[in-house]
Amino acid sequence: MTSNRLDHDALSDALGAAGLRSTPQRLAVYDQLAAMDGHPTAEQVFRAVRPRLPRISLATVYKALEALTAVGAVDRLNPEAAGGPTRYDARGDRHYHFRCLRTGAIHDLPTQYDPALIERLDPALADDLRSRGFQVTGYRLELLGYRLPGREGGREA
Amino acid sequence: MTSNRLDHDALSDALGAAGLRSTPQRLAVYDQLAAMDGHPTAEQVFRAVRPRLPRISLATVYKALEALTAVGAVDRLNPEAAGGPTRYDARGDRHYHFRCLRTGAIHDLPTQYDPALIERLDPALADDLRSRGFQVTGYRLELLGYRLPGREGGREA
DNA sequence: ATCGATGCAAAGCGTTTGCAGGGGT
DNA sequence: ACCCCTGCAAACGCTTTGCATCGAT
Repeated sequence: MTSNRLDHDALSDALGAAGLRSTPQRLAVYDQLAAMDGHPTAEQVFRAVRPRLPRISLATVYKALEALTAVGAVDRLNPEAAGGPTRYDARGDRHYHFRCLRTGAIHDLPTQYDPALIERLDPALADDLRSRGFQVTGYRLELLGYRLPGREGGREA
Repeated sequence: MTSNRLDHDALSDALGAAGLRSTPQRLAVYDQLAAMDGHPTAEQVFRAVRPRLPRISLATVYKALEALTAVGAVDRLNPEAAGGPTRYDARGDRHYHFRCLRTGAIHDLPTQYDPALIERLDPALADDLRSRGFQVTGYRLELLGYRLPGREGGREA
């Protein structure tokens, strides 16, 4: 799940192209997120980078995650419950998620993102959307259900 | 978008079956939500029901929405941005959503929910999930993009 | 009489913001 | 010299919770 991980040069370029600066904090936050299993919260990333950057603040982590999200290096996963913390994903490749309705854990699914999904799914819908002025740039697919107990060995969110 | 709207008897039954009580507040919140265009926030539902139930509190609206969600009469839509308010959907039929990345508005898409979507999309994935102990009970598909300006006539969220 | 639901107020939590100081270009 | 970024603290917005009261069984 950490394939396509960006190196510092690529990340700096991406930030620069968006008018944002490459800083040690942003690089560290990205590295940390990419190195962590599952989909940590901002707080978890904060605690994990602290050993390396003892003076970093939680606000900076939030701002870094925002910048990284803005340049597409990081993906933001909606909280499953209102009030729950947002989870972040250092996405190399796009993929689907499975959300366990019992534990809230989010699992990556080894699936390719399909740019033509809407066409395949419902060609009439795709036409209808175009004619109604909707320009579709992507989608989010999340499978919901339950992971059977006794096999929690996977990477939890 | 208000097809399959539940009547009070059906709703009372559903609540009762879950060990929850049918109350005027819950019925009113449901009716109000089902009558509103788009996907209002808890606050918007609160303001809309107030004329009918002047003494209702925002907390009760939240609790009612939670109860209605628990019995499947209402669907909760994740906030697009962290910190943004959750939006609610009195779902009769399941459908997809289109989320405008510029305005955050959520539009209903006139599409049938396809219980066999995963099979159609990727049979190998479906097998893989089963073998790994994931029991899929549903999914959430959200199209992302931009609605071209000048045609905001639809029901906004 | 019991037990969940209501309504009010207050707390809680994740996130954002204001602002002074700092550092790279 | 400029401007963005950092870090701290305080503020913010949405949601939940504590608790006394209410109402239906």
